[in-house]
Amino acid sequence: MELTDLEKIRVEKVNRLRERGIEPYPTRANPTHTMQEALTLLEAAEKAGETPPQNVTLAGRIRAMRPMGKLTFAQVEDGTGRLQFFFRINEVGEENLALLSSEYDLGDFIEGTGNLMRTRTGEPTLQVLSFRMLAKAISPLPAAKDEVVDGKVIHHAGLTDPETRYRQRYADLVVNPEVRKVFTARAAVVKTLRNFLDDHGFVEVETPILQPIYGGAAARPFTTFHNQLKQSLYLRISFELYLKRLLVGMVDRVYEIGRDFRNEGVSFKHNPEFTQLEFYWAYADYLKVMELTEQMVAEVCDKVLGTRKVMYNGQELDFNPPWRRIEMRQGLLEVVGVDIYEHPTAESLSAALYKKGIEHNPNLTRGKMIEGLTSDYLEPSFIQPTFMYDYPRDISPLAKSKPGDPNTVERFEGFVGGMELCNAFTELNDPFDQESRFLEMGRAYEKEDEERHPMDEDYLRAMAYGMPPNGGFGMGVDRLVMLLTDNRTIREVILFPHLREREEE
RNA sequence: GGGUGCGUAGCUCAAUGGAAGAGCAGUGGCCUUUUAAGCCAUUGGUUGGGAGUUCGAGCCUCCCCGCACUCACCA
Repeated sequence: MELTDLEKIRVEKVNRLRERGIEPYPTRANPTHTMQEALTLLEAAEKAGETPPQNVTLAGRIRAMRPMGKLTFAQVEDGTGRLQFFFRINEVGEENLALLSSEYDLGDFIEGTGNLMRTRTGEPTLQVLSFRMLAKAISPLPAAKDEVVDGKVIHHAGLTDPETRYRQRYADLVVNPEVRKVFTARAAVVKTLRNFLDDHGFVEVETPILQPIYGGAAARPFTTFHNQLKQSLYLRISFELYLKRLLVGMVDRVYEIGRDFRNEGVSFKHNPEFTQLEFYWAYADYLKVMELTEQMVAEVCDKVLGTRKVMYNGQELDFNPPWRRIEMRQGLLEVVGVDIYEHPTAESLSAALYKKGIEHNPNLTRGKMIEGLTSDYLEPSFIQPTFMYDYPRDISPLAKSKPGDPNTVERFEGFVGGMELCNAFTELNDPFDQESRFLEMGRAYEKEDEERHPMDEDYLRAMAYGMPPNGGFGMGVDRLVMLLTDNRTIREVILFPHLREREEE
């Protein structure tokens, strides 16, 4: 470990403590209360007109120190909050006060025993009778104070450089308390999703992350290798094909919350690994799934934020059901002026687009072309929660066709803040239709294109046993957390986002 | 992968091609109720790395590394 000058000074303090027989990293801490508990006790005692709690022991990290000669104030913080410690020469003695000033630094963990009180200014305070080091911090926390320039106060956050914040998330969490709030909100989101689905009779399962055949989405996978079995394996790109096997096995309502891995570009809304929620619901269809989605997201808003009106990127989002619903065909007709149903082939659609002067890649399939149109002309305008429904068949190989319309499938995607949040369909359960969809996909992609949907024979075998009609759903949990915490980049809601490896000296 | 921008002390930021600075943190003092405490003094730099142009480079040129934004890609 390479030490800076500031760190060398702190190592010296460790050595001096040990020379005095004081262990700077004792094995145990013995707090009697958390900071929050202590504050609550103090307030309760005051309300009841009783003496505040005496002889309590509190532990935490020193975040501020104000030495004033024969007394010192410190702000000490644990995960529940901060409380002021008050060291006075009268109680702790001259020697200990000198020890505090010479060997204790910002960032150190300290334990203090004493009496709860309030100072003259009303600050809740532990009047310390005795204290000890719990853990010496060697590296100074990246905390900065504010600067006064030409009479103006310039506020500096403790740590703002995004690279350092993500690479040293531990330091970010210490000095930027709002970051901790994002991740407690994230935990509440996941918990609420679980509770909601549990309450609706869904069973949570865990399916393979290492898969011999990847599928369920169009994405390039990460590849790995099992040494003893001498077998190539892929990190899953979705849970879909395994969860639907469970419908065959009579698990009628099933869900999984876990990590997907996609070997693709990173962006403000893409991380190579991300948290996905998928559920499958026997005897339901995409309309029922739409309704359940609205209820589920509203419940998350209620439980996590206490409101369904959420500020995101300067705009108020209203998550009250029902969401806006737009048929893809109608949406494109209004904005692009082309009725996709009148153009059942890529050639015909391309010609119509040229006629309208709409830029597009004519070499794509019909579905891919339409997809390009929706992402360019429709999605960015879906700020309020919006379902777009009824998608082209050739980009939806696992979705069931609309009755009487083989070119269109019963599928919807939910958009919020101009960003895709979820994707769902009435699931295809006809094994022969499914087989031909896999074959179609195989033809649509080049052999070496890893997005090519590989044929999954076992999935077809499962379906051949009979799969109940069902509706399925997938949602990017990270994106939901972005929306609810007003973050415009996915890195802010992932504790340790992927960054390029950096050469260490 | 392409384009644009950024990288200076532990943190946040200054510095016409001409002596590398400030605030906070740190260190040494003063200070018995502070609240971003205050006052006095003071340490700290391979200006991301390398090469070049120049009498002289933090600043200009080239290469490399990393990050940000953006485009492409992306069920």
